[in-house]
Amino acid sequence: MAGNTIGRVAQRSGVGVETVRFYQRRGLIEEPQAPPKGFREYPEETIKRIRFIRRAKDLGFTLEEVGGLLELKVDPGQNCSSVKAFAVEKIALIDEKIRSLEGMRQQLARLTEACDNGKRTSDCAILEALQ
Amino acid sequence: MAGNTIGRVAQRSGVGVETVRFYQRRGLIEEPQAPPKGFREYPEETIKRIRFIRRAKDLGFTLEEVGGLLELKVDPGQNCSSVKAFAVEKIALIDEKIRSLEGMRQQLARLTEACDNGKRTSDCAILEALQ
DNA sequence: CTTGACTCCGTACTAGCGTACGGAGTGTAT
DNA sequence: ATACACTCCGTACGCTAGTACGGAGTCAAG
Repeated sequence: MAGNTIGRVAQRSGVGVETVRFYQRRGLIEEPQAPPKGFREYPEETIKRIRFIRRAKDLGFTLEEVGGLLELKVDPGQNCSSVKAFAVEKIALIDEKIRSLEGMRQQLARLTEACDNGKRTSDCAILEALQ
Repeated sequence: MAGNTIGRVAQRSGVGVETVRFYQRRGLIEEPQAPPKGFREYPEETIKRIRFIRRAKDLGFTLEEVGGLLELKVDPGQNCSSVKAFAVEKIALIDEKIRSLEGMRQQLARLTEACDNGKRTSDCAILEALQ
């Protein structure tokens, strides 16, 4: 097997075989038509595409959003501004998540400060605050 | 029906009926034994407990962790330090999430800066960076 | 020519947190 | 007494991003 079988594709792009299949089912990568007998062979393109998916995912894009990105990429009529808009929106979402986490953090921090280790749980400031 | 039926409990604690049942199944609240005929009645305690669960959940605890908190609360042999330890650990987790989000944010911000709206997607800095 | 590794394919399962459905029984207001 | 709302109960489904399984076919090496 000279070419890229699914296993090789998986290995070279740093994911599992099942993940490659999964991306196919999701329509994120194309599945080469099955030969009448034998194993599928994947073009180099597929490996690049999977790497792209991974990187975008690491930046916080969902697979669905990655699908959108991928389409923009292919469509020659589009220009960069759609991509940028996508990213800007994502930044706003991330900011929101961060704010929410910071809120939690602050509350928890205040509670632990109020918490005197010696007390019994019946007097625990944390539990009382939740009450 | 003078007492708290499941619907009233749900309403008063700000969740859906199905959620109350779900918490029962998860063992987070006790289910009053079913009368031979008719509807269950819930003690006030249950409503407090659900509110506790909600608040803890809003602070980022999973339901499983809430279960732990609830047990600590009941166990008279425990003291406040177990609860505090729980909270401290949670804070560390939250910090980690925040850091990771900030990393993403920074990368995306840099990409959008590099992105010139006029360019075609074939030259898009964002897409290239993912490539 | 046999062995072992890999592929094919569909389906089911994971975590976390609920939500929805359907048919039968029950409570209450008019 | 009848309509309508509510409860009971089990089971199935929703999301996201995969992971696991199992039997049959195929490929490459010794």
